[in-house]
Amino acid sequence: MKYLHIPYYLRLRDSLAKKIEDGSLLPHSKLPSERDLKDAYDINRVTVRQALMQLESEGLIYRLIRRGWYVSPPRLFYDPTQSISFMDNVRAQGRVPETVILSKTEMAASDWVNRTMGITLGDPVYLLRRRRLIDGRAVLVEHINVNPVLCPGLLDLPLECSLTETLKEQYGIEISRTVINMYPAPLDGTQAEELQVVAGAPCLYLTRASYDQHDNIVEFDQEFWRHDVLEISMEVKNT
Amino acid sequence: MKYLHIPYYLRLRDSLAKKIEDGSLLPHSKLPSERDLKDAYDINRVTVRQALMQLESEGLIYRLIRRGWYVSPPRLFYDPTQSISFMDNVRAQGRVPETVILSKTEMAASDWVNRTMGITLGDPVYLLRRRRLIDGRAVLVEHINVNPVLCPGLLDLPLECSLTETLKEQYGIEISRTVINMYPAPLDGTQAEELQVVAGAPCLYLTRASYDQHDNIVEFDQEFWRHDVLEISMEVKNT
DNA sequence: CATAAATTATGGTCTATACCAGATTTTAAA
DNA sequence: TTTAAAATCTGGTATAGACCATAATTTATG
Repeated sequence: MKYLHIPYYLRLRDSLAKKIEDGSLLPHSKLPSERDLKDAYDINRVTVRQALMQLESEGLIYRLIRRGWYVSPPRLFYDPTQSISFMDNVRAQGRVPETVILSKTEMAASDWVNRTMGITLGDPVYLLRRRRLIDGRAVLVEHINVNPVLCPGLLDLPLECSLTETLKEQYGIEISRTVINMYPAPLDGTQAEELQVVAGAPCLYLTRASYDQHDNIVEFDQEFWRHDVLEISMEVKNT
Repeated sequence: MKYLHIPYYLRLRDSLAKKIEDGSLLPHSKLPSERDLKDAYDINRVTVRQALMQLESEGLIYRLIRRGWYVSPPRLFYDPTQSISFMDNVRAQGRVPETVILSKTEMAASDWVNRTMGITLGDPVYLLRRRRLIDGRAVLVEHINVNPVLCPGLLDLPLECSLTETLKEQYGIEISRTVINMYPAPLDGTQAEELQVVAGAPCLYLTRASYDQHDNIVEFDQEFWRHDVLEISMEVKNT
């Protein structure tokens, strides 16, 4: 029978996780400061940080830079096989969505855009960057590349809402299929700042290529989700 | 113009990431020891560990407990909307799969099994636990719960292969639909050990409920994937 | 030569401390 | 009372070092 020593940092992790689980620490509530935890548990602050970072990596808590640690809200269900918009999906789950336009520009297609969307190198491409919030908390930064040939003047339209709807109503474009890829990746400086997290923080990186009824690639999205936000959920029928 | 100081740990991260990217550090190759890196870069070992853990969280490297740090292989594409088996999927991507049966038992249905699969509390349920490896590296631990009423004697059959195939060939069971959920979670002691990672290490936790042609729930899988293994990929057609 | 014991290597955990940069609160001045 | 300045708080980064437990290598013994 092996002697089972539980590291202090995992004990603190467990202790805090229990409070979160039993509801004594509610979503978005602030945790005691690192120094307070250090005193309360009589362990070193580095050990406290280890526990906090463990909980963070599990998605149970999140940090605001130099402003404390907070309990994460429940994950948002997201079904990639359904075409519900961010706004509608969030609302359907009793949460409050919000969208902030970070920038909208017409740029010259880079090598990457060329390879990804087939737009001729140097030709114009629209880049829309948005931040999405749930209950006031930034959870997603989107980089949306759109082919202007298929929807000229798009950037002059209101862009806080569902782009899919806009493409349909204003341009008669129906998205017939999408190709989605996702994996965990780090946030670089810019997106990290826009999500108010530390550079290098983990995100769920999701790309979505959207094709119209003629199988033209209309839109290529890069989505940088905070890693603690989503629970992917889907039903697959075998035919 | 703000002065941009890059933390030492991120500099080391970047330096190592570059070597991985440009191919001078190949998949599964061993990195220099922490103490060697400390000396080579003239920084503290804790700072080295911070860099290594950053790379680990990004999925670029993995650790073997007390045996060093290694470069991660490329991610495996996994399409949850297709019903290809682990073995076939891995092979199709030029990798070598392997399966190890950890245990197979007939147990009494717990509260959780009752809620999840509708099996009466205390009634028998098969639990099959397997470890899956890619190129000799453990990447997944599966807990597969199966309803014995629908496939009596299953545990006496060879279980290294695709369970879906076995259910079909031996019992005439066709999986008509599956419900899949996935989110990042920590590995607890047992699964961590079975994957040879530290307790609390992040995994992609995936559940799959499989229903037969009569909409009976036949099987409920819990899958604990190392977090650095998969790239989820899918094509969705809008009908 | 094979096996066992001893030594070294390696990552894992923990303490102590210091300094930094930005956020927040308190205090002082207008 | 409001605004600005100073002090404090908070997480972020880094050093130094110690000890631990297990894995790997080397040495000693039969």
